[in-house]
Amino acid sequence: MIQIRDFNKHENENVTVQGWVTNKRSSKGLEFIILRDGTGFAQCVVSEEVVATKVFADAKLTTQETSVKLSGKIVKDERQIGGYELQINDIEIISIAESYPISNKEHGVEFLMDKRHLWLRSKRQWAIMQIRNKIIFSIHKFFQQEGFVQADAPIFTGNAVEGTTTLFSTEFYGEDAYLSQSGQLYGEAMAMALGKIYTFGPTFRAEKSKTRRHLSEFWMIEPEMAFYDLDMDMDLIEQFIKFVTNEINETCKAELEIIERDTTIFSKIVEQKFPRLTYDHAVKILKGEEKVNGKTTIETLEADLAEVKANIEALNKEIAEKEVAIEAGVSKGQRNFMQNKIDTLKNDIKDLEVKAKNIPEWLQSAKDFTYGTDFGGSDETVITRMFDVPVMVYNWPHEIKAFYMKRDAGSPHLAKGVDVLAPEGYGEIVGGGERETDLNLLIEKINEHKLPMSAFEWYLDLRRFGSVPHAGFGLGLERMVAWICKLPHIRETIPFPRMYGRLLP
RNA sequence: UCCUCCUUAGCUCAGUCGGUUAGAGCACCUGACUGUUAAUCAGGGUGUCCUAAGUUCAAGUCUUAGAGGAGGAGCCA
Repeated sequence: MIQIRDFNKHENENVTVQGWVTNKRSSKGLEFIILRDGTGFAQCVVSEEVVATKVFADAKLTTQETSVKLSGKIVKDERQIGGYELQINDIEIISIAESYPISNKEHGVEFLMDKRHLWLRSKRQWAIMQIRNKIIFSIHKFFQQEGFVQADAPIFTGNAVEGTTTLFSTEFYGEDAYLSQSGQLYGEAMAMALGKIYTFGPTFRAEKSKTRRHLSEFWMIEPEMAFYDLDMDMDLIEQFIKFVTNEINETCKAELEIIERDTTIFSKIVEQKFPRLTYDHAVKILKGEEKVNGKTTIETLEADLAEVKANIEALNKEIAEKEVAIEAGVSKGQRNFMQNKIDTLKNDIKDLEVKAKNIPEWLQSAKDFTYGTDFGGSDETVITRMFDVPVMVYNWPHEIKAFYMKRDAGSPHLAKGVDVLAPEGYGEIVGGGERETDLNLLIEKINEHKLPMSAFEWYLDLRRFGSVPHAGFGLGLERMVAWICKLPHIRETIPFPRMYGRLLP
């Protein structure tokens, strides 16, 4: 028994594979079965001339998602996705599938989410899960190579890190408890014991967010390093993102091709230095007061808008031409094809029109930006639009950052935090910074944030007993997957997403 | 919590100014074709128009309320 992944090692050999029929095409005397086995997809051909009558009849019986065991010879064929196909001489049906709900055609989001347990079988979802796995693996690889120890934070916690409103509350042997929204504080404790650590675990946020960027349950990686300052932290983040991007680019070529990811950006990320902007600097760029590569945000976005409008016009023209052609009379097949194409173009226009409507709003919001506040989603899009690679924004007004962020000794109104904004409109994928070491400042901050001091006594101990400079960051795994795969929505980055209104399947 | 949009066949959607019997593609079935890549071609029928109330001679279409969904704001990774 071999796997589709290993077809290239068995050219011209007779082998047996088992899997599921994911699609089937037929022609006189020929059946083309596209088989999937979890490791890949391969075309398997049954020829009536070659096989026993029973074998050909069985091949005809198979339906989409029928499980089968196939025997035959592996033959090189450049036209196939993996480069090989199986010429079948025997078939054993394991279980005939009843009418399968997910066809090879278009489906809506709600339908597919309700069928998520089956949707995962489709090629695109398979590729995304393979990439997710490789991302997880390369994250571990990077930190382990760099001498980090994986050390996990608890999931049940007795206190909120940054206020209680966003947590899922539960009960722990009669006491009020919450599901962890971050392992940050525990990470600091573990770094004081082990030097350099990283946590890798689930995180829970109870915000009723319904957006393409939010999950209620997601996986977060939080490294924490003793004797690190903000600059060292930023160096590490950049090195880390470059490493993971490069690993995926090199080891997931087939998967990236299936999801049609434009990979030219990956080499730029590996080669170019990530811009590091202070918050003040980022605000100037955002408001169009400073040029990047000779252009302001205003000029760039106005050019984008003109391009979008030109695209809409071009698509409308294409639709009109096709409609004229249909009026004039064409064969039924051509008419269907054109009608389908028109529908696709109309959807494209809808997307572009949303964009055309958004751009002026983004510009206005950028111009009106108030210094001292946090960037909104559109502000992040505008800033990252100016660069090809992730952008690091550091030295934030301390009021908008968490209580544990270190104040800048030179400019006390600033906190030494850093946000990494991914390009292509994906926004914040990493948030981190250097941690406050001054015991009195921390106490002051905990009071300011109205957090219960008793719950933080253990945390303050870290400053009482051999306090050292330290820093770390948090990476949202699903946001990383979404960006690497350039997915329109975070719900496709995790096998069974949990979000507001979605608890099943 | 707030704003905008959506709900019509198994799926994706169209349905004009409120007007006759509710439309298409796909899926499915039958047939044709010896190499298909979402194969193609011919034929075959499918409806609680989300629910309730209202306006009207007449409601898929208009009004109100409700349910479900999508996108966004806030918040964040």
